[in-house]
Amino acid sequence: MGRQAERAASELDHFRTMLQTYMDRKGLRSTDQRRLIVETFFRASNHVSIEELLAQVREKDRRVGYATVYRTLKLLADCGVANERRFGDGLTRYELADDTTHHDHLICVECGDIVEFEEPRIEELQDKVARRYGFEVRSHKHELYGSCPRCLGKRRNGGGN
Amino acid sequence: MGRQAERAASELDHFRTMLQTYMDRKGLRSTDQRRLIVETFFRASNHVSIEELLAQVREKDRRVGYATVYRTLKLLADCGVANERRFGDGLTRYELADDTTHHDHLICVECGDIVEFEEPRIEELQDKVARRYGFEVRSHKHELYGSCPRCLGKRRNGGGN
DNA sequence: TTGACTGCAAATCTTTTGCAATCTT
DNA sequence: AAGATTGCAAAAGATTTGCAGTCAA
Repeated sequence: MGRQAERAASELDHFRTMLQTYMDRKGLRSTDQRRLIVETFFRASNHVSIEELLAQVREKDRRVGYATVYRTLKLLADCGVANERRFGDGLTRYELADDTTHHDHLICVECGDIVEFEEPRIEELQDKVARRYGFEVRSHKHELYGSCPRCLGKRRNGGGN
Repeated sequence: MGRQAERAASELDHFRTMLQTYMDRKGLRSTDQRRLIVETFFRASNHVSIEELLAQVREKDRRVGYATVYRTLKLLADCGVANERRFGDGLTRYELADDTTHHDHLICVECGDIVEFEEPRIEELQDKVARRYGFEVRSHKHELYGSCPRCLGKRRNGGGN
């Protein structure tokens, strides 16, 4: 079920307000599909792909189209509720744009599991590096690819390879 | 012309040997196109895209096909001579797999410039994080997105927006 | 001669877009 | 009623693949 399922309602309300404000300002409309997709996204595990989200959405309403999910997630990204992420498997994934926790990712190349981590000291060094090169950093991506403990364990016990 | 142009011949020879060994082992063949593409890649600026490389290759031989460049770069990646990298602009770029210098990237979101940086202390912290989560890290990606000094300067002097 | 390699075009795969019909406001 | 939204299908953009002809070993 992932971390997003555990988020406090108040936190989600903050995102709902952000979205609402943005839609009001732009004169956008609230439709059944949009509400369903957004709420499904809030309940989904973190780092959902469009495919995964569409599947979950269709459990509630089989008629929702691919493009609508794409457009709605773009909307969420535009208004700052979601972040697009690409982890090199050719798919775009989305996560809640939780600015309060700056996290990065550990990705298991065997089972595809994604774990988040935080390390403020890395962020500090990062800023120093940027300053050293005269860059003004807006965002960053820090991903560690390897094998998770579970897959390492399986390999040691189970198969010989 | 980028860093690759400045590399010592001996260093490139190392890569040529790696490739040769791999091809021998797999029974692969050395063709005009392959040699041309590989040598062009060695001379190209770092982080070339397929398109860019193909253009440079076609300056020497107009008949080389798209697919051959793709296949040859995949080959270079397979034998460990090149690394694939995706910086989020939808294109796959390739760089020499120089293990001796662990570098990461600063990417200007305005002009697309890519600068490499090294920061051993970040690498250390990274390893600690991985250990903390029981991961065995095989590779990583650390990218800082923002504005380069040149674009920052332009904005201050030139246009107001 | 064998079978790897090439160039082309067609196929994939993910994401985007045009459009007529349908909803929001 | 105006115009935003939807679902579909078609388009787009990057990469991969099938195939017949070509070439390396």
